[in-house]
Amino acid sequence: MVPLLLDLQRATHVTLHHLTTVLADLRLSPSELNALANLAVFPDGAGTVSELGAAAGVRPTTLTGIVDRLEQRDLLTREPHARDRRTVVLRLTPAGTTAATRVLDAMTSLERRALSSLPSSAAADFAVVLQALSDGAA
Amino acid sequence: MVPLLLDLQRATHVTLHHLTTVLADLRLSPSELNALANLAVFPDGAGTVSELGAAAGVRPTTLTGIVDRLEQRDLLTREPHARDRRTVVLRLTPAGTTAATRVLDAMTSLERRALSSLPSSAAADFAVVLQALSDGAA
DNA sequence: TATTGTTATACTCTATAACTATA
DNA sequence: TATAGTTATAGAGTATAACAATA
Repeated sequence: MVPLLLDLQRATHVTLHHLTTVLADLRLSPSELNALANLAVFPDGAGTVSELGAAAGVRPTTLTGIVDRLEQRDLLTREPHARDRRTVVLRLTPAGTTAATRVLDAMTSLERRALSSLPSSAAADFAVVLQALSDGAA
Repeated sequence: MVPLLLDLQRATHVTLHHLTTVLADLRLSPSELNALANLAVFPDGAGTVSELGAAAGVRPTTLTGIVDRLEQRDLLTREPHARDRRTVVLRLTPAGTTAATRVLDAMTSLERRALSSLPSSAAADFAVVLQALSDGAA
């Protein structure tokens, strides 16, 4: 019996490789794609480093380098937070929004293709199990 | 609407971090845990580099370093293949089998906990979607 | 000619611990 | 004292291209 977590890890590797191939012209690493896409689903395409870390499952120390590169390429900006000066707000630039939209489109395109032959409830059920696994590991 | 792939990536990060924490005394990286566990579910705890790469969703070039370390720590051996001398057979040692068993146990333990409040069909349905996503990305 | 696995190189990801600034 | 984020360091993961051995 193969643990689900091994299937989970394989699926993550394979789908990330697919995305970087499809979006090769963006010249973004898997983690950079992930950060852009996560930021894009935040209200106004903006959120704090902590929030992005929680969404991506990545520690702030890892995000610093990723954010550095995205900032250098003008895909996002670092802004001061209105009420807490310790906090950094990351915000997609127009160019970042354009890139992130392509990432999200590539993701949903792959998902639609994969789910096309499955019951319409599959996606929601799948998300529930993912959440349960994340919660169980917390 | 958040793409499933973002949830997938977060769940992978979070569960891998959980496993490395729970199994900290093994002193194994996430990819080493993954390789050991995948090898453990092969017949006789043995398979070729290509087979392990296919199971883990990792390229042979990446496996070389991982296998090097596991071999140095006597958790697996590299053997010649009986009929194809280009091929390398990886085989868990007794110590590797012991470690891999702990990895598999930690994985199934987390899965049971996560799935305990969900319908009994959830695990199988989940695996089907993971497979569909992997196939769709191939 | 094609395939299996390794090597070389360069870059990215990650954990840990220490640090700054702010709360 | 605690928290948000960064820096420093060292090790691990990854892609690409080139390579040796074998098929």
